[in-house]
Amino acid sequence: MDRTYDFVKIEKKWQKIWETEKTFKVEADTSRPKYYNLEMFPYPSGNLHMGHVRNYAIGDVIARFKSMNGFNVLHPMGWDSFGLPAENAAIKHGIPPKKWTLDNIDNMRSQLKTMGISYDWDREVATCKPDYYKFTQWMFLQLFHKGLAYKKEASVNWCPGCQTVLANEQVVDGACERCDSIVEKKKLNQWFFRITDYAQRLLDNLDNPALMPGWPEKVKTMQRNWIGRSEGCEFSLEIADRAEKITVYTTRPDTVYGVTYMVLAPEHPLVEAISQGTEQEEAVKDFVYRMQFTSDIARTSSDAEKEGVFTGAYAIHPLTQEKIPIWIANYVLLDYGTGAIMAVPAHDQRDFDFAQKYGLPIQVVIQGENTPLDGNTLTEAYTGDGKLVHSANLDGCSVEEAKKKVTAHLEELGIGKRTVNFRLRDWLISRQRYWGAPIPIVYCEKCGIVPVPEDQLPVLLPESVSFKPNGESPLKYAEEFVHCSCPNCGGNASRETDTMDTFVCSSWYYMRFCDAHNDQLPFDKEKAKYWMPVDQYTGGVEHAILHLMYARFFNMFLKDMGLLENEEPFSRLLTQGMVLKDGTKMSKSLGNVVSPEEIINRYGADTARLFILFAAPPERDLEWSDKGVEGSYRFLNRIWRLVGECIEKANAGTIPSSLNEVSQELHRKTHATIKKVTTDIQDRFNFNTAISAMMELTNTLTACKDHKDLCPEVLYETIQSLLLLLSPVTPHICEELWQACGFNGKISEQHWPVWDESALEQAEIEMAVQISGKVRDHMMIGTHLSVEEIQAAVLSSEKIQTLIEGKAVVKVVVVPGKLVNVVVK
RNA sequence: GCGGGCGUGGCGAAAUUGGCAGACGCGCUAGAUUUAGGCUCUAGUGGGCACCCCCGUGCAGGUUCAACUCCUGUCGCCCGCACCA
Repeated sequence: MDRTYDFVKIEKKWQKIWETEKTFKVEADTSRPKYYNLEMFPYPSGNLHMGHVRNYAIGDVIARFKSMNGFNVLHPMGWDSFGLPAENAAIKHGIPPKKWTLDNIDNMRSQLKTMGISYDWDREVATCKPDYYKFTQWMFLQLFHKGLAYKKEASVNWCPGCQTVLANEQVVDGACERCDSIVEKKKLNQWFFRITDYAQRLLDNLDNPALMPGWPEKVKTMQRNWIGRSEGCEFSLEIADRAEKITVYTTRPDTVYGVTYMVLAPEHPLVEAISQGTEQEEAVKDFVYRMQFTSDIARTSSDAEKEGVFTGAYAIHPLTQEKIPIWIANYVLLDYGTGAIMAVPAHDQRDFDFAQKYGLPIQVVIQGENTPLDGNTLTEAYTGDGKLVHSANLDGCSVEEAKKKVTAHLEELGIGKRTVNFRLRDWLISRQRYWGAPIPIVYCEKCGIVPVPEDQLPVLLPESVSFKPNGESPLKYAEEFVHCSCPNCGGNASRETDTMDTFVCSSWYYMRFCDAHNDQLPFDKEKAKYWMPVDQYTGGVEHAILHLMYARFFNMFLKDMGLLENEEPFSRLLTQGMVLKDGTKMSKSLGNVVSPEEIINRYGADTARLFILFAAPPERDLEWSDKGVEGSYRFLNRIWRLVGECIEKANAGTIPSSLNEVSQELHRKTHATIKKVTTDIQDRFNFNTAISAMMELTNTLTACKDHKDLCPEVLYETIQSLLLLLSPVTPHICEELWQACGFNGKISEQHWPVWDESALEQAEIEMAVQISGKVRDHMMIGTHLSVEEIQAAVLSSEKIQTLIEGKAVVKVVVVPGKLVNVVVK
């Protein structure tokens, strides 16, 4: 065996062996339990960053651990390879998006391979390749046929930087999540997926422990908030001297007697009609016009000043028949609820602010327990519980009672009904971009919107296109792409030139891995039945809403189609923390980026993996430390030397039943370590404490390795166990040492070690002795002793006798194996 | 404003069911080896103190024989959502 740890040679050697022997290739095998372990696939930006290294190191430990524990592990990798950066490269540097993307994939694949991750590379997919996007288009068609993909004219988010529309989820603080341009509103005819049909199911499953047992509460909460379910009541009001009616939505029907005005969104279709001919007509027009040019952030941020204008029209209160003025205001949104509200300033802060500003009356209808409220002196809306007042026959009711009674009454009158509202909107999937999967739709002069027949898929992206410097999609100008014949009538037709949001592509890739080369179907039903759902999914929390909700929607839809049996795609989710340097996220602009390539070249992949897993638990942010990396490198060097020194003295064979003290201690420590590492990885994913336990075992081994009485069989057992335990974390060095020790086969194909509970038993154990809760002594106590015997042993000890002299023993608490507390007075 | 999370040495962290706070690592100190440096090895390392001992998990209380852990209040930081009626 080499004296020095030559990681370059070792890592290359084993990466080649794993590749040529296809060590990690798997097939569905119903006779074996499966484990589908997946890490979020990367966008091929060109280079691996530390976040990737962390993500894939975590995933690889889980995959290797499960594999050694007898599972048939599916661990695939692919590329989320459509998207705007490729197109920007084309505009800026004239490199075709396809070439740019595939080159990046090649580079990142080879970088990934230097990490030594246990992927089944035969299942690799890239979403930008026709054999993949053919089925992304197929998915679109299925949704279309079920009425879940539809086109509508809508006011949508337009990013002037990216020259495309965006989904609601891609707008962050009124700006494009990708390029930070301020998002504008545009009325466009766009394709949507009807994800709102699944809102209730997406919500309910979050609380079903059988479906999503291993999801962090944080992510589930974020999804709940995004779906935003609220229960309330919808009812209509007549407009004085007009035929039209206004429908409002409220979650507080109990406060209906407190309504003092109404508000419509400025874009509400009734605004123009009801203000026409009134003296307010001009003011309304001005306000509506101004709102058109007010950006969404300005309008919807909570610190925005509320403003509005009276329409000149009145509604009739359905219960009191009073006339109530109708206003329009910036704080009411057209696309939530009905775009119109009943305003109850006494019990809603927004209405209160507005009423104060415009001098509208405030009528209290809920009285809290203590101080009587008065609309004239109120300083903020009262939103608490209480009894109804000033509400006709409802007076004295509780809020809950009143909600039910009012809703029932409005239902009886035939003007209202109980309703549920969601904040979730349908998913806008059209993108006016080139580098994406074309939407498989044709517009025919005679037949209208015609889906491309399945047997004509894929609709290929044309490659010879020219990119416009203004960022407009070149697809619109690709004549040979746009012009086509109608699949229905054969007449003149043109293709849809929008492509799909890349989140569509990534919503089903985990299914494709089950059967990556199927050219007839996205995947074989039986294969998916075996592999799905993903047992463990690991990735960044930035996907908590977008990707993870879209993917859940796709999975449900495919289940409803009968292609899948699992209701949810991901049973367990691990959201790993960020990798920081100097307390902040690594970024080029800050110049604090540490390149994985450099670290791997300098210390090897095993060191990089070890450090990143040891430095922090996976969910937490990790502070990068160059010194810490060196520490990890030192540890591997130590293991290398230690195994080299010890293996000569070690001997295979049965461990004698009676062992001398030093051998007994090492034997016990070895089994305690197996137990600790196994439970830390299996139950908690706490790789950091698992690694620290292995370091402790290494320390123990170092201390006793040269002892003349050390039993060679115990030494053998320790070395073998240590290598097995360490192998998921640092696979290369462990393979090499395993082979150098002359052990059988490859370490990646061995069984995980099992601890022997009886080896953990000790004749006596050190217990802490407390006097009134303060530790005063430590005593070796036989583990076979009863509570009474322990108590007697402690009280008769000389030291304790001296310490409690002159005091009365009130009580003695014995926690076997841990401590004894003598309470004195 | 609402929701989720966090707060422990000089630093990254550990303490899994209420049971010895600081495992493991980094850094630091001293020593051994070495011509020297590096590597490696040994010992030490929360604060105060010569010692006994005292103090110590953001802060203030509480429950308990015993609290980083449970309860009440409070401060600070991070993340998500945010005029959603």
